[in-house]
Amino acid sequence: MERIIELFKERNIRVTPQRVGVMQTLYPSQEHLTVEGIHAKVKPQFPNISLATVYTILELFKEKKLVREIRVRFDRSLYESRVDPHHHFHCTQCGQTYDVDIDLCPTLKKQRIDGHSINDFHGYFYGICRSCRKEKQC
Amino acid sequence: MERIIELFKERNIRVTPQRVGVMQTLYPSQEHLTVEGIHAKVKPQFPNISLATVYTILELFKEKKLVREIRVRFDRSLYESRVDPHHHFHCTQCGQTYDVDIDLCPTLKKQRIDGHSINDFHGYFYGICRSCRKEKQC
DNA sequence: AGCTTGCACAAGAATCATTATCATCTAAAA
DNA sequence: TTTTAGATGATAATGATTCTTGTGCAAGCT
Repeated sequence: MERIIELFKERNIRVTPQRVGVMQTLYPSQEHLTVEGIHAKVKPQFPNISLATVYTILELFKEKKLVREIRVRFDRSLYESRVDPHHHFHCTQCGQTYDVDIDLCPTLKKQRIDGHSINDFHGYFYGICRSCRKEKQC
Repeated sequence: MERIIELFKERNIRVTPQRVGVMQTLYPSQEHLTVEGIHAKVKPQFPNISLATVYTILELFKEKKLVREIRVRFDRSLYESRVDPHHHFHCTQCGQTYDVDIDLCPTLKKQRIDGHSINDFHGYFYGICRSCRKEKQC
């Protein structure tokens, strides 16, 4: 809570209860949440909060590098508060998303590829997750 | 044309003029097209073709591994006929998408990460493309 | 070449994520 | 406290994608 307000101030983000509430759903957990999911999580605390507000807040957080939007799923975005470089695995069976902490070696260090200047890189892995694989064996 | 019919037969895809038309917009070019774009391209040849039909056909092609859907842009999907492993660069300025033929080394060869079994991997790069960089310097 | 049959297509409606609008309200600087 | 730029909530709008259904056609079989 204190930490969140600190993060806002550092970035010149006006502190409002709704923004703190949204940030609390993502930080410091390492969950990946949909906008719907975030909305549902803050609803008990702010029964009137609008879905549009959640979208607006997330857009702001994204600009200020407080959260990252990931598009490992084709049908909707997920949000997470981990903003350091890492990648994602998406289970095509259960739909769960996992962090992937692998250094995709030399490429990441490059500033240029084919003359394009790289600002960001994101790797998406698809397959069957460990817990779905276990279930199958039963 | 002949090649496309061959590809269909190999995969037990019933040959229809619309399917051939859609495939011709993507093969053997290396363009990345939106569904709208594909629809616009086949329209002259099939003035009555429905957008829903294009979606259905692309879904089939994807299942049969004739095309790949890429989600380098968050707002809509792109389709391409290159199905061999490669990655994509998206220019955040002009919106253009480029192929990236880089081997993201050891990772790709792995079958497993953190116990998850990997079927597919896709790297997305974001930044300013070479032609946008040139323009800036003028 | 003419049946037959299951699948494909067109048209349009429906759905669902996301964005825009705007009137009201509030955080925080003076 | 007052002021005011900016934030929120309600709701409409947008735009991509999916669903539905009646009609039409590909291709295997006579």
